[in-house]
Amino acid sequence: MTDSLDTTYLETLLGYNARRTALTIIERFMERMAEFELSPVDFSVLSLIHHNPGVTSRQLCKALNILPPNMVVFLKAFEKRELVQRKPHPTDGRATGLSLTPQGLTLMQAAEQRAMESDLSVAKRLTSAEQKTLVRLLKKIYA
Amino acid sequence: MTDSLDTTYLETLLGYNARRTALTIIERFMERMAEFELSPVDFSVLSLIHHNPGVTSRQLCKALNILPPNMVVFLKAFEKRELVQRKPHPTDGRATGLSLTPQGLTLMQAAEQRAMESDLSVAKRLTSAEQKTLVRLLKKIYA
DNA sequence: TATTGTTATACTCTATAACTATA
DNA sequence: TATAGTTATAGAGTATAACAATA
Repeated sequence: MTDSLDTTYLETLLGYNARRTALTIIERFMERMAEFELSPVDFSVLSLIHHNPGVTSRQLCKALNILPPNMVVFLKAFEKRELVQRKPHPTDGRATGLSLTPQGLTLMQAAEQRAMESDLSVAKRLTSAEQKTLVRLLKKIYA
Repeated sequence: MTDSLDTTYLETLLGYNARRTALTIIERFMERMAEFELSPVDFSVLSLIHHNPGVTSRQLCKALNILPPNMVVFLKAFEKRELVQRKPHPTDGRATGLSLTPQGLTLMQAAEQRAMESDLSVAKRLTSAEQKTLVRLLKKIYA
């Protein structure tokens, strides 16, 4: 039985190529990030907290397209791991400001370094110029 | 409360950009394909059957990175909708050859046309040359 | 009246174990 | 023994409804 299928039509579609690429990159990312026990979404949330200390849960939801009830679960897990701490919001009594704990900061500094290495590894068949072009074209679609 | 977060770090990452792009494209695809009641995965499976009549379930699984137990569910639904038919495999008694029914063929001809329109719509801010470049660079990563 | 954060829950997608029949 | 297809089920990920506290 031959295993080679004709996939030429699917390969002309932007969505097919974008999804396969995203899945490939995410797979590599998860392998390299396993040591830190961070999923891609975990990493995104913690990275935004890292670079936006005092951010609220609702802001994270909007930026990452995550629904509030699901964000609660992530934040609870981060608190339990002592990566994130909550402080009362200075002006809004309903909200809480989120920031990394010292352990969280240490972890994220290492994780962000690892994320960049993962990018380099996955895109090593692209020249530096091609990588820049790729990111520019991707942003033109979703941003 | 300001809603604008600093996402500059995340936006340097290939995985973040690829995932956001894939989600954007898939969202548009689902809107435009709703009339046919086809999810992106439904479409991929049916399109491969369309262009590879006689293909087996296992071949589809390998080509699309879908696990066999999950493929069973898809194929059952397609049979119930009378889009796909099974025939005994000519040489392997364990396998079954899959092909589109006449209704399935009619549906997929329209759906593939619609998929190309969805691509044009989602990538309309890219020149034709940029689209080709984008697909070429994406393939370099996952293929 | 609207918004933040939360609980409980449902639904979809994906993954694992184990079976049958054929090779 | 290995593979194709299948069943049942478990686990993520994502979705909706409804609530208390605050704006």
